[in-house]
Amino acid sequence: MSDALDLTFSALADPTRRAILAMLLEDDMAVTDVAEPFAMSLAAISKHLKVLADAGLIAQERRGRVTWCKLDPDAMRIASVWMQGFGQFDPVDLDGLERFLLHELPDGDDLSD
Amino acid sequence: MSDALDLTFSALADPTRRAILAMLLEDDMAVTDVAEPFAMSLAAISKHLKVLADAGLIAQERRGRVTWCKLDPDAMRIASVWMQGFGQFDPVDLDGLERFLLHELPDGDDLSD
DNA sequence: TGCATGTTCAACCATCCGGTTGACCATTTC
DNA sequence: GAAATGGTCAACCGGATGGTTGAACATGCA
Repeated sequence: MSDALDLTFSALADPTRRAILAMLLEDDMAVTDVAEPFAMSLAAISKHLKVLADAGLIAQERRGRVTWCKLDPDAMRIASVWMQGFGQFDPVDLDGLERFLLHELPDGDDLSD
Repeated sequence: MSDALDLTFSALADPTRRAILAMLLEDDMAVTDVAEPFAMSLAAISKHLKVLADAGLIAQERRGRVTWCKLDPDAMRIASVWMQGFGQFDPVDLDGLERFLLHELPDGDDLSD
Protein backbone atom coordinates (compact mmCIF):
# COMPACT_ATOMS: atom_id res chain seq x y z
CA MET A 1 0.00 0.00 0.00
CA SER A 2 2.34 2.65 -1.24
CA ASP A 3 1.07 6.10 -0.43
CA ALA A 4 1.32 8.95 -2.92
CA LEU A 5 3.55 10.79 -0.47
CA ASP A 6 5.88 7.76 -0.37
CA LEU A 7 6.30 8.04 -4.11
CA THR A 8 6.70 11.80 -4.11
CA PHE A 9 9.27 12.01 -1.33
CA SER A 10 11.29 9.02 -2.47
CA ALA A 11 11.36 10.46 -5.99
CA LEU A 12 12.63 13.73 -4.55
CA ALA A 13 15.27 11.99 -2.43
CA ASP A 14 17.65 11.52 -5.38
CA PRO A 15 19.86 14.43 -6.46
CA THR A 16 19.79 13.43 -10.13
CA ARG A 17 16.02 13.54 -10.10
CA ARG A 18 15.95 16.89 -8.32
CA ALA A 19 18.36 18.23 -10.94
CA ILE A 20 16.08 16.96 -13.69
CA LEU A 21 13.13 18.74 -12.11
CA ALA A 22 15.18 21.93 -11.95
CA MET A 23 15.97 21.60 -15.66
CA LEU A 24 12.31 21.08 -16.48
CA LEU A 25 11.48 24.20 -14.53
CA GLU A 26 13.28 26.06 -17.32
CA ASP A 27 11.56 24.33 -20.19
CA ASP A 28 10.00 21.11 -21.40
CA MET A 29 12.59 18.72 -22.76
CA ALA A 30 13.03 15.52 -24.72
CA VAL A 31 14.46 12.51 -22.88
CA THR A 32 17.74 12.63 -24.78
CA ASP A 33 18.20 16.30 -23.95
CA VAL A 34 17.44 15.66 -20.29
CA ALA A 35 20.15 13.01 -20.27
CA GLU A 36 22.79 15.10 -21.98
CA PRO A 37 24.38 16.86 -18.96
CA PHE A 38 24.59 13.70 -16.85
CA ALA A 39 27.47 11.27 -16.71
CA MET A 40 25.28 8.22 -16.90
CA SER A 41 23.54 6.13 -19.51
CA LEU A 42 20.36 7.12 -21.27
CA ALA A 43 18.70 4.04 -19.78
CA ALA A 44 19.48 5.27 -16.28
CA ILE A 45 17.91 8.65 -17.04
CA SER A 46 14.94 6.92 -18.60
CA LYS A 47 14.43 5.06 -15.32
CA HIS A 48 14.73 8.25 -13.31
CA LEU A 49 12.11 9.84 -15.53
CA LYS A 50 9.83 6.87 -14.97
CA VAL A 51 10.19 7.28 -11.21
CA LEU A 52 9.31 10.96 -11.55
CA ALA A 53 6.35 10.17 -13.78
CA ASP A 54 5.07 7.42 -11.46
CA ALA A 55 5.24 9.92 -8.62
CA GLY A 56 3.22 12.36 -10.71
CA LEU A 57 5.99 14.94 -10.58
CA ILE A 58 6.35 15.07 -14.35
CA ALA A 59 4.19 14.19 -17.33
CA GLN A 60 5.58 12.49 -20.43
CA GLU A 61 4.01 12.80 -23.82
CA ARG A 62 5.19 11.03 -26.94
CA ARG A 63 5.11 12.97 -30.18
CA GLY A 64 6.58 11.07 -33.07
CA ARG A 65 9.66 9.32 -31.80
CA VAL A 66 10.38 12.01 -29.24
CA THR A 67 9.09 11.75 -25.67
CA TRP A 68 8.61 15.17 -24.15
CA CYS A 69 8.88 15.70 -20.42
CA LYS A 70 7.29 18.52 -18.50
CA LEU A 71 6.69 19.35 -14.88
CA ASP A 72 3.40 18.34 -13.34
CA PRO A 73 3.11 20.55 -10.25
CA ASP A 74 0.28 18.79 -8.41
CA ALA A 75 2.25 16.08 -6.63
CA MET A 76 4.83 18.53 -5.39
CA ARG A 77 2.13 20.88 -4.22
CA ILE A 78 0.42 18.13 -2.22
CA ALA A 79 3.70 17.17 -0.59
CA SER A 80 4.43 20.80 0.09
CA VAL A 81 1.08 21.25 1.76
CA TRP A 82 1.74 18.19 3.92
CA MET A 83 5.00 19.77 5.03
CA GLN A 84 3.37 23.11 5.77
CA GLY A 85 1.57 21.41 8.62
CA PHE A 86 4.86 21.19 10.47
CA GLY A 87 5.49 24.88 10.16
CA GLN A 88 2.24 26.02 11.70
CA PHE A 89 3.68 26.45 15.15
CA ASP A 90 6.24 28.83 13.70
CA PRO A 91 4.66 31.03 11.02
CA VAL A 92 6.51 31.27 7.75
CA ASP A 93 8.81 34.25 7.44
CA LEU A 94 7.74 35.35 3.99
CA ASP A 95 10.47 37.93 3.58
CA GLY A 96 13.11 35.45 4.60
CA LEU A 97 11.53 32.94 2.28
CA GLU A 98 11.72 35.36 -0.60
CA ARG A 99 15.37 36.10 0.09
CA PHE A 100 16.09 32.40 0.33
CA LEU A 101 14.31 31.70 -2.94
CA LEU A 102 16.21 34.43 -4.74
CA HIS A 103 19.54 33.07 -3.62
CA GLU A 104 19.05 29.33 -3.47
CA LEU A 105 16.71 28.33 -6.22
CA PRO A 106 17.99 26.59 -9.31
CA ASP A 107 18.33 29.21 -12.00
CA GLY A 108 19.79 27.40 -14.95
CA ASP A 109 23.43 27.89 -14.07
CA ASP A 110 23.17 25.57 -11.12
CA LEU A 111 21.62 22.20 -11.69
CA SER A 112 23.12 20.73 -8.56
CA ASP A 113 19.94 20.77 -6.51
CA MET B 1 28.40 13.30 -1.09
CA SER B 2 24.98 12.99 0.39
CA ASP B 3 23.13 16.28 0.29
CA ALA B 4 20.99 17.47 3.19
CA LEU B 5 17.95 17.36 0.90
CA ASP B 6 18.73 13.72 0.11
CA LEU B 7 18.54 12.92 3.80
CA THR B 8 15.44 14.99 4.40
CA PHE B 9 13.40 13.64 1.51
CA SER B 10 14.44 10.03 1.97
CA ALA B 11 13.59 10.27 5.67
CA LEU B 12 10.17 11.62 4.70
CA ALA B 13 9.63 8.87 2.13
CA ASP B 14 8.69 6.29 4.75
CA PRO B 15 5.12 6.24 6.12
CA THR B 16 6.22 5.05 9.56
CA ARG B 17 8.57 7.99 9.86
CA ARG B 18 5.92 10.45 8.67
CA ALA B 19 3.55 9.02 11.26
CA ILE B 20 6.19 9.49 13.93
CA LEU B 21 6.62 13.11 12.91
CA ALA B 22 2.86 13.59 13.10
CA MET B 23 2.88 12.17 16.64
CA LEU B 24 5.69 14.49 17.65
CA LEU B 25 3.71 17.41 16.31
CA GLU B 26 1.35 16.77 19.21
CA ASP B 27 3.98 16.50 21.89
CA ASP B 28 7.52 15.45 22.68
CA MET B 29 7.76 11.74 23.41
CA ALA B 30 10.05 9.08 24.79
CA VAL B 31 11.28 6.39 22.38
CA THR B 32 9.21 3.66 24.01
CA ASP B 33 6.06 5.75 23.74
CA VAL B 34 6.78 6.54 20.10
CA ALA B 35 7.04 2.82 19.44
CA GLU B 36 3.85 1.84 21.24
CA PRO B 37 1.27 2.25 18.42
CA PHE B 38 3.40 0.45 15.83
CA ALA B 39 3.38 -3.23 15.05
CA MET B 40 7.12 -3.50 14.90
CA SER B 41 10.02 -3.95 17.28
CA LEU B 42 11.42 -1.22 19.43
CA ALA B 43 14.74 -1.63 17.66
CA ALA B 44 13.08 -0.88 14.33
CA ILE B 45 11.56 2.30 15.72
CA SER B 46 14.90 3.23 17.22
CA LYS B 47 16.43 2.97 13.75
CA HIS B 48 13.66 5.08 12.25
CA LEU B 49 14.30 7.71 14.88
CA LYS B 50 17.99 7.66 14.03
CA VAL B 51 17.16 8.27 10.38
CA LEU B 52 14.96 11.21 11.37
CA ALA B 53 17.63 12.59 13.68
CA ASP B 54 20.37 12.21 11.04
CA ALA B 55 18.16 14.14 8.65
CA GLY B 56 17.75 16.86 11.26
CA LEU B 57 14.00 16.40 11.35
CA ILE B 58 13.95 15.58 15.05
CA ALA B 59 16.23 16.17 18.00
CA GLN B 60 16.85 13.54 20.63
CA GLU B 61 17.88 14.36 24.15
CA ARG B 62 18.68 11.84 26.82
CA ARG B 63 17.49 12.58 30.34
CA GLY B 64 18.19 9.82 32.77
CA ARG B 65 17.47 6.57 30.99
CA VAL B 66 14.77 8.12 28.81
CA THR B 67 15.56 9.52 25.38
CA TRP B 68 13.15 12.30 24.51
CA CYS B 69 12.30 13.06 20.90
CA LYS B 70 11.03 16.36 19.60
CA LEU B 71 10.50 17.94 16.23
CA ASP B 72 13.29 20.05 14.81
CA PRO B 73 11.58 22.19 12.17
CA ASP B 74 14.60 23.53 10.29
CA ALA B 75 15.26 20.61 7.95
CA MET B 76 11.64 20.41 6.93
CA ARG B 77 11.50 24.13 6.36
CA ILE B 78 14.53 24.04 4.10
CA ALA B 79 13.03 21.21 2.08
CA SER B 80 9.74 23.06 1.96
CA VAL B 81 11.45 26.17 0.66
CA TRP B 82 13.17 24.11 -2.02
CA MET B 83 9.77 22.83 -3.11
CA GLN B 84 8.23 26.29 -3.14
CA GLY B 85 10.47 27.08 -6.08
CA PHE B 86 8.37 24.75 -8.21
CA GLY B 87 5.17 26.50 -7.34
CA GLN B 88 6.25 29.99 -8.30
CA PHE B 89 4.76 29.80 -11.75
CA ASP B 90 1.39 29.06 -10.18
CA PRO B 91 0.88 31.14 -7.03
CA VAL B 92 -0.26 29.32 -3.95
CA ASP B 93 -3.98 29.37 -3.34
CA LEU B 94 -3.91 30.34 0.32
CA ASP B 95 -7.59 29.74 0.92
CA GLY B 96 -7.40 26.34 -0.66
CA LEU B 97 -4.29 25.65 1.35
CA GLU B 98 -6.10 26.51 4.54
CA ARG B 99 -9.02 24.26 3.69
CA PHE B 100 -6.62 21.47 2.84
CA LEU B 101 -4.73 21.91 6.06
CA LEU B 102 -7.90 21.84 8.13
CA HIS B 103 -9.05 18.61 6.56
CA GLU B 104 -5.90 16.71 5.84
CA LEU B 105 -3.43 17.40 8.57
CA PRO B 106 -2.65 14.79 11.16
CA ASP B 107 -4.64 15.65 14.25
CA GLY B 108 -3.80 12.92 16.69
CA ASP B 109 -6.60 10.54 15.72
CA ASP B 110 -4.98 9.80 12.41
CA LEU B 111 -1.41 8.68 12.50
CA SER B 112 -1.52 7.28 8.99
CA ASP B 113 0.31 10.16 7.39
C1' DT C 1 23.77 -5.24 45.35
C1' DG C 2 20.77 -6.81 42.25
C1' DC C 3 16.82 -6.52 39.30
C1' DA C 4 13.68 -4.04 36.15
C1' DT C 5 13.39 -0.52 32.63
C1' DG C 6 14.72 2.15 28.46
C1' DT C 7 17.44 2.07 24.55
C1' DT C 8 20.92 0.83 21.35
C1' DC C 9 24.10 -2.44 19.04
C1' DA C 10 25.34 -6.31 16.01
C1' DA C 11 24.43 -9.77 13.01
C1' DC C 12 21.52 -11.39 9.79
C1' DC C 13 17.92 -11.60 5.98
C1' DA C 14 14.95 -10.24 2.04
C1' DT C 15 13.92 -6.69 -0.84
C1' DC C 16 14.64 -2.32 -3.16
C1' DC C 17 17.49 1.00 -5.69
C1' DG C 18 20.69 3.04 -8.92
C1' DG C 19 23.63 1.93 -12.16
C1' DT C 20 25.46 -0.98 -16.21
C1' DT C 21 25.11 -3.39 -20.88
C1' DG C 22 22.93 -5.32 -24.88
C1' DA C 23 18.80 -6.31 -27.24
C1' DC C 24 14.73 -4.54 -28.89
C1' DC C 25 10.92 -1.45 -30.77
C1' DA C 26 9.11 2.65 -33.18
C1' DT C 27 9.72 6.44 -36.10
C1' DT C 28 11.90 9.25 -39.42
C1' DT C 29 14.90 9.82 -43.33
C1' DC C 30 17.63 8.43 -47.32
C1' DG D 1 13.51 -1.17 -47.82
C1' DA D 2 17.44 -0.02 -45.05
C1' DA D 3 19.75 2.73 -41.87
C1' DA D 4 19.89 6.19 -38.32
C1' DT D 5 17.58 8.16 -34.27
C1' DG D 6 14.95 8.18 -29.78
C1' DG D 7 13.68 5.52 -26.13
C1' DT D 8 12.53 1.43 -23.33
C1' DC D 9 13.12 -3.36 -21.65
C1' DA D 10 15.47 -7.21 -19.35
C1' DA D 11 19.00 -9.18 -16.91
C1' DC D 12 22.43 -8.41 -13.95
C1' DC D 13 25.35 -6.38 -10.00
C1' DG D 14 26.69 -4.08 -5.59
C1' DG D 15 25.15 -1.48 -1.96
C1' DA D 16 21.40 0.58 0.79
C1' DT D 17 17.08 -0.11 3.40
C1' DG D 18 13.67 -2.00 6.63
C1' DG D 19 12.77 -5.47 9.31
C1' DT D 20 14.04 -9.38 12.77
C1' DT D 21 16.34 -11.41 17.12
C1' DG D 22 19.40 -11.63 20.98
C1' DA D 23 22.95 -9.47 23.54
C1' DA D 24 24.65 -5.46 25.70
C1' DC D 25 24.64 -1.08 28.12
C1' DA D 26 22.96 2.61 31.24
C1' DT D 27 20.01 4.16 34.68
C1' DG D 28 16.62 4.01 38.45
C1' DC D 29 14.76 1.58 42.31
C1' DA D 30 14.07 -2.04 46.10
